[in-house]
Amino acid sequence: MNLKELAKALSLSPTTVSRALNGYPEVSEATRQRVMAAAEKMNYRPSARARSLALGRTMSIAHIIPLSTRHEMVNPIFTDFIAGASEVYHAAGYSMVLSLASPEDETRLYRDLAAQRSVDGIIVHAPAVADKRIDLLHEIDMPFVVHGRQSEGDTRYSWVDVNNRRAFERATDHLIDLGHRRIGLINGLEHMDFAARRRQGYEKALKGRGITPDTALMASDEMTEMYGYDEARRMLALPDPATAFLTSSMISAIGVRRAVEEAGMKLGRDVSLITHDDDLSYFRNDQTVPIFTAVRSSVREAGRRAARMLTGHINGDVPAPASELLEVEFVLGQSTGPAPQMAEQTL
Amino acid sequence: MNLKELAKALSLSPTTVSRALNGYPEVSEATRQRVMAAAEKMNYRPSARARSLALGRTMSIAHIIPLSTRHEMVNPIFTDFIAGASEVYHAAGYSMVLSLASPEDETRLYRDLAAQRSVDGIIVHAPAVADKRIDLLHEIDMPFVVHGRQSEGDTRYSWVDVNNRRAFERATDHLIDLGHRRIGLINGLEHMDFAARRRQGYEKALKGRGITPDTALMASDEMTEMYGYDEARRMLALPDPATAFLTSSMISAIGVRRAVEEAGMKLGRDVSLITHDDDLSYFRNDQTVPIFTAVRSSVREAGRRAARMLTGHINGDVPAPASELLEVEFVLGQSTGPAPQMAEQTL
DNA sequence: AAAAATTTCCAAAGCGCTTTGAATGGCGCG
DNA sequence: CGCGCCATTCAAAGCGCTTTGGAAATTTTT
Repeated sequence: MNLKELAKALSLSPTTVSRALNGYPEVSEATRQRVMAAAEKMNYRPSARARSLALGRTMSIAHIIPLSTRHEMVNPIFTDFIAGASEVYHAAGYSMVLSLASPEDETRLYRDLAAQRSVDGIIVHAPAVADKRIDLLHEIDMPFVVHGRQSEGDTRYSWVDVNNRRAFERATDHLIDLGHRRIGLINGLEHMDFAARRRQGYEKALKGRGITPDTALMASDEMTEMYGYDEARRMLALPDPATAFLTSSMISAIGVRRAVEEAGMKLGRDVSLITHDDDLSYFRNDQTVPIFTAVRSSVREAGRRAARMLTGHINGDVPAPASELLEVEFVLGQSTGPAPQMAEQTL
Repeated sequence: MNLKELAKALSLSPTTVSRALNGYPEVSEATRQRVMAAAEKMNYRPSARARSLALGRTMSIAHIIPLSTRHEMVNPIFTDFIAGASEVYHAAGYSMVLSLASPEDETRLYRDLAAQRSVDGIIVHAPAVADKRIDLLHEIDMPFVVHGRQSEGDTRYSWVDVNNRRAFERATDHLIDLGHRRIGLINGLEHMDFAARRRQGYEKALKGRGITPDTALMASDEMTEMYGYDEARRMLALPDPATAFLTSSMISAIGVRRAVEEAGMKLGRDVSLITHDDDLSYFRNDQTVPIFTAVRSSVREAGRRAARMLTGHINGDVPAPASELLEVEFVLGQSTGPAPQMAEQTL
């Protein structure tokens, strides 16, 4: 069933039918009703391809999510981010096209999308500290919004980000307040901007309280459970061991907990832990007393906001370089407590 | 830059340029080279929309992932499934469009996709025991592959699935062999086909060894960490408590571990646990001695296979109702051990 | 009742590609 | 030298929609 057939069935011209369906005023209310009814009954939907060819817009948005180089991993936060974005697209009539790209063919992919004009806009995920994609996207003149920021280079682009530096500064401060001096940072890959900023916040807080950052207490890698476990084990076995940890994801935090318990200790009593919590649907950390003390920010909400910003750019409602900085919520849970106050020394 | 402009720049007709680019034989090798070079230099890519309008194929495939009704969750296994599928699409020149749909608007969404012809095929995720989408897809005559199966209704459709029943039967058998009699099943939502089959396997194994299934030892819900924790706690507090658990996901397994350790016991010594392991990239369970004893099947591989099957259907290489049943790998880890042999009674 | 102004509808062009059917040129052959 | 035969190239139609510029029908004005 296409426009022409529908028009014929109604003894009208395609022009009139098209206008009736798209709400133009040049068509009488009576025929509009007639057309709408027939379209509904005959289950007619305009062909998306033809429509977008005629209109010059595709009503679709690309999400390009980078595959982590080493292990071809894809971060589970994307599901929630995408779920949030999807709500907005759905409401606004957009559809979402997803590409996973390894760093090698990323550039090519962006150029293809631009040249083919197969999407109206792009959401950029997981920016590096200095991300070449941002310049590229400006060059190819495609509306885009970055989930995160870059610290170096161009600043004239749109982004939605969490205040990562502030979040980790607060978390570190809190641990210091509790008396901890040996605080391990189990961070994400630090060429990624979010991880670099978290590290900065961590170091700033330490220095602000007269503690010299110790490289033995800092780790940076893909945020898996095993990584959290391995690093926690290592830092607990140090001559001057860690008494507290900061992790960049709940998943690594779970690994830390495993290491702590395997060592016969208890989280919140013997060892403290604060994690960044993206509020993922399968990992809710929101019991009456949350499992982990955390700095929390909903990645799903970030998805919603990024999508709103981008659709706003596309239809001209939101002027081009916009930004939103989300502050984290500090959540006091069961995984923190006062540092084991010189326990050994008093013995 | 479009075809016409490129043709003009080359002093050729659009026809010839199109043929040169698409490898037709009616164009001399010399001009083909010339065209290709120019296209490359001028960064020309054919417009996907125009192309698909002319060809009647969109070169894109929809993944419709259901939002869990109650909590709007999206299962993290999708990231890995999609990563697998994406590899195949990428190689075959397809792109992937993603829709998250709540059960209410799912039917509408499928009909829209079909009527608009905006995709060439569909991957159906998370089928229910009797899934209305399968009949619907037959009705609208759209190539599709189901990730999973339905137990009731039509059987003439293509699917890729894990042998869930066999997997849980084996896992249960193993626990019984270790002397466990009180085995808790912490399952997914049992209106989902995969969960229903796992339960069947579990019950079959129990009955095969003369153990009557006890409803107090069975739970069915969204497979979150908290759910695993809550149910394990409950089952451990029973008058005749569970000594072993089966979980349908690593995430719930982590919750079980938390409950066990909080109760002052140790996994693999006091309480046993076997989990289904989808081999998610952020939750690798593959140390020299895996954390959890598990029945493992890579969901990423399932994604690859489903994608291959569907693209095969679309281009006619693979005849229509095809299927692949993947067997799980049994992985012996640290979370299982002999049942605490009548420990209390010998006291 | 004729002229003017609206309302309502339509034919045709165009979006950028592919593809059918026809035309052009170069070649060997008798 | 003129014929037919390939090898190349092209003009034009079509994919299904929107939209411009009119035309026809209806209503309002004088």
